[in-house]
Amino acid sequence: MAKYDPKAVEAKWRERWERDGTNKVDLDRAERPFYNLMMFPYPSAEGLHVGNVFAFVGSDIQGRYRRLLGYDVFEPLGFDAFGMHSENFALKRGRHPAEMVPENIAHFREDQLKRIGLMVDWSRQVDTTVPEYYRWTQWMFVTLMKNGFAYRDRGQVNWCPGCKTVLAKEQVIDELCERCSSKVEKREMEQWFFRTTAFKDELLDELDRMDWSERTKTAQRQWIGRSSGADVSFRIEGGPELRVFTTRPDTLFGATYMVVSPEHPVLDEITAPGREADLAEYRRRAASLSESDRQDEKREKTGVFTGAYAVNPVNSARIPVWAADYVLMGYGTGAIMAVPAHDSRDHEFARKFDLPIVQVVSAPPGAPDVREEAYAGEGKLMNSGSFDGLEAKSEGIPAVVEMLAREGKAEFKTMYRLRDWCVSRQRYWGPPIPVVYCEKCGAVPVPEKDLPVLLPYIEDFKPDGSGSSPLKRHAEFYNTSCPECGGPAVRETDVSDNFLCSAWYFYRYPSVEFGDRPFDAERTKKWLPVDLYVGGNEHAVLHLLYSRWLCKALNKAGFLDFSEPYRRFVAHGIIVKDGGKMSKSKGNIVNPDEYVGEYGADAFRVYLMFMGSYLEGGDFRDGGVKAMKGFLDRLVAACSPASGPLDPSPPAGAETLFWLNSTVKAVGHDIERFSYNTALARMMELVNHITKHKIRSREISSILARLVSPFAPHLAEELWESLGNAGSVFDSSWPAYDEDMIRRPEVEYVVQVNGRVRDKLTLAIGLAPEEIDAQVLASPTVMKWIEGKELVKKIYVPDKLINLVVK
RNA sequence: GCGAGAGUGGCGGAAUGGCAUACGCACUGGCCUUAGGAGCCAGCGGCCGCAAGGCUAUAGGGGUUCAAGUCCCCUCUCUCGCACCA
Repeated sequence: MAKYDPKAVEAKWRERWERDGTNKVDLDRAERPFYNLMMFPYPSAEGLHVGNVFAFVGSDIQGRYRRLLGYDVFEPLGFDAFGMHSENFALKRGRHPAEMVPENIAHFREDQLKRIGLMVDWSRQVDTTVPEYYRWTQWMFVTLMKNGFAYRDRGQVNWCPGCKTVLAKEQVIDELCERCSSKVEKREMEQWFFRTTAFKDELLDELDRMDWSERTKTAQRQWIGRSSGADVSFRIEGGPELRVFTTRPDTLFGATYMVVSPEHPVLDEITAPGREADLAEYRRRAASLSESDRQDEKREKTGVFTGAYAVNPVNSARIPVWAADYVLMGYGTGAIMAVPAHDSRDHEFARKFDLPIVQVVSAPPGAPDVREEAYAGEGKLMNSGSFDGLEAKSEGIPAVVEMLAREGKAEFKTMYRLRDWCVSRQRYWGPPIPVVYCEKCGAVPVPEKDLPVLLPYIEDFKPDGSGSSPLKRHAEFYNTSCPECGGPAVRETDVSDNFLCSAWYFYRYPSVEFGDRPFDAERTKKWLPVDLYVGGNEHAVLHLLYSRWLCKALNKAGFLDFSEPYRRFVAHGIIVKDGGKMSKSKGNIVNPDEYVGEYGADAFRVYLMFMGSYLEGGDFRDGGVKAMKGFLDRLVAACSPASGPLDPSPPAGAETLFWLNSTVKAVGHDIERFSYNTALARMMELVNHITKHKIRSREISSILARLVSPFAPHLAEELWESLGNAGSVFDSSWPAYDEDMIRRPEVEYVVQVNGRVRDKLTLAIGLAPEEIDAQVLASPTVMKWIEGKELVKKIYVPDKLINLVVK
């Protein structure tokens, strides 16, 4: 090929791919299906972010590589365009999201995504905001409802008094409203919930067997937050039983007081006469505190004595009951037994209010006194009656619980942090929740034949402060008739959480043409679960957990025959600029279009993959893209017939064959482990080698075109064509390598004396130790170091190294 | 606080327990050029040395090993996740 002009080359191949349908795969005839999924973007008005490009290119490389290996690769992409982002941005611009979103999508796809050369079949694009899509999002809701996975309950929402609206959790930053910086309050409202807790154990246990990064798994484990312990009942003098959850029932003898959450209803029953005013005051103050204030660890503990006493079931000790906001109503039973000697929070509280601290687990010598600091480690029980001497956790826990269980005062219990998923959003820009409320029939799901419930185009989509969706103001939407009894009814006016749209989108891609079902059974059987899912770890919990959960629910309901949606998930890293996060305020946002325009998409792709680790993230430097353009220029110059005739016979030199074969091996291996930077470094070495030795080889050129094709697809196509090949390079195959060529007849032995490199000898491979010795001992350099010393030991590493140990 | 990951030249970063610093950037010198924000060649961790060579160096300290950036223990620093979760 002639002088490499990325602009012309890339435009040419963009058109060619589109014309020939190069990126399409026959979904029904594919014999070796490989579903290569990347997390679909939210099409922001700001345009594609360099982080998106980084993520997509890394995924695209896998898709293209797999295709060259002979797989039928399906690589779709779409747009996640419902939600707060779009709605708020439209509000800010004084425009309507229904107008802005299609514009943004068109810009993303036509001007940006198509330019970076992804192997995407755009005929299968998904857009979550079109009725053809959200009809099935609503179908998911209805299906979940019919199968007992959805229910209605009161729940807390974030309320912004400034904007007079409900905010999503993501819009609340440090307890302040993202838009007006007012302090966000909690409000109780009727909400729809999905029973994510129905599969809490499956969601947790299956993680152990999953091919995900440890980082991602840990995030999910923490979110589900399973902990095992016991429920213990304490009797309150003259009052009811008070149940607590504890992970350390072995420390019961050290429980010197109890604490209940200020929201706990039992307070109304147990507060002693004369204490009511203090309690009421404390509870009012606690209610007014924001969650972050309340959970601020640096904040001093507060609390108030209820005047009530409880009886410790193990030793009948009379212990006071306090109310304090360090105990949360939302976890466990909302009440705890406090063991200040062995829990740092209880310890802090006990010190502040001068409550007794009783040590019941022996600490190792040298540990601080429990009056100074709580001891949470291992040890033997003490001050615990007949349990003294037992190993606290391993022996004490079962012994204490079993004793109390016989009296019906305790049972083993497992606690979770995971909560059911609140899916109601009192906003406009989302799929209306497909439910009708009838006085006679209650909450009725909209029949499938009536889906979708269309989101009406309304001008006043701004939230008004009523706490309801703007849709509630529209009688023509709001008023309807009951699908069951035909009587007057009203529609649910909330829309569903954006995460519902994205929890199932990958089922839709292979089935987009089916207008009468969310996903086709045959297609799903063939293409799912997803073979490889690549995306950001910021979705480690919410999106990935919700989509796993939905898969299990659909499986239980009989719609899927598998229960995990992704065979493999790989989290890519985050790009920073000059060592820091990119942000508008720092003004260090990288605009991909500028680089693509100046150096070409291929150079930009190659730079993003070269600048650092794909899995850990990298540091974007301005000069880098240009340097990669230089590499591509050198590659073209070394490989192209236009820069001089290529030798048609295979390269002859053993050294060149070694480089060629070891590069092919290493590049494939590196792509498989997502080590793109080293794969590129290997290719650079090969290019350097053939440039330096002025090797002009058709075979090497053809191999290099294929090696670089996942990274620089346009350039690879051009090079491939210029070498006289018909058709796309992606319809060829990944080059093979010959292991024999990687084995050289002679290798450089490292000779160490006492572990330090003293000489290097070129020796034939496969030499016996005696033969090596003869050569090594003949070296004057080596002799200098062992002369006059006693040779104690010789270590041989075949074809690599010999270490002489001398004294 | 708990959990996960990381710390290597001026910079981005390489190294299945076996030659630390691959590859690239920046820099320095040279060639070519009317010119260079182009191209090519060479050098490039630190210290000593004309050189040959030697010593030293992977956050700090200890250990295992013939051999440690890599494995183990302690300390420090940074990033991410969870966080008054009993």
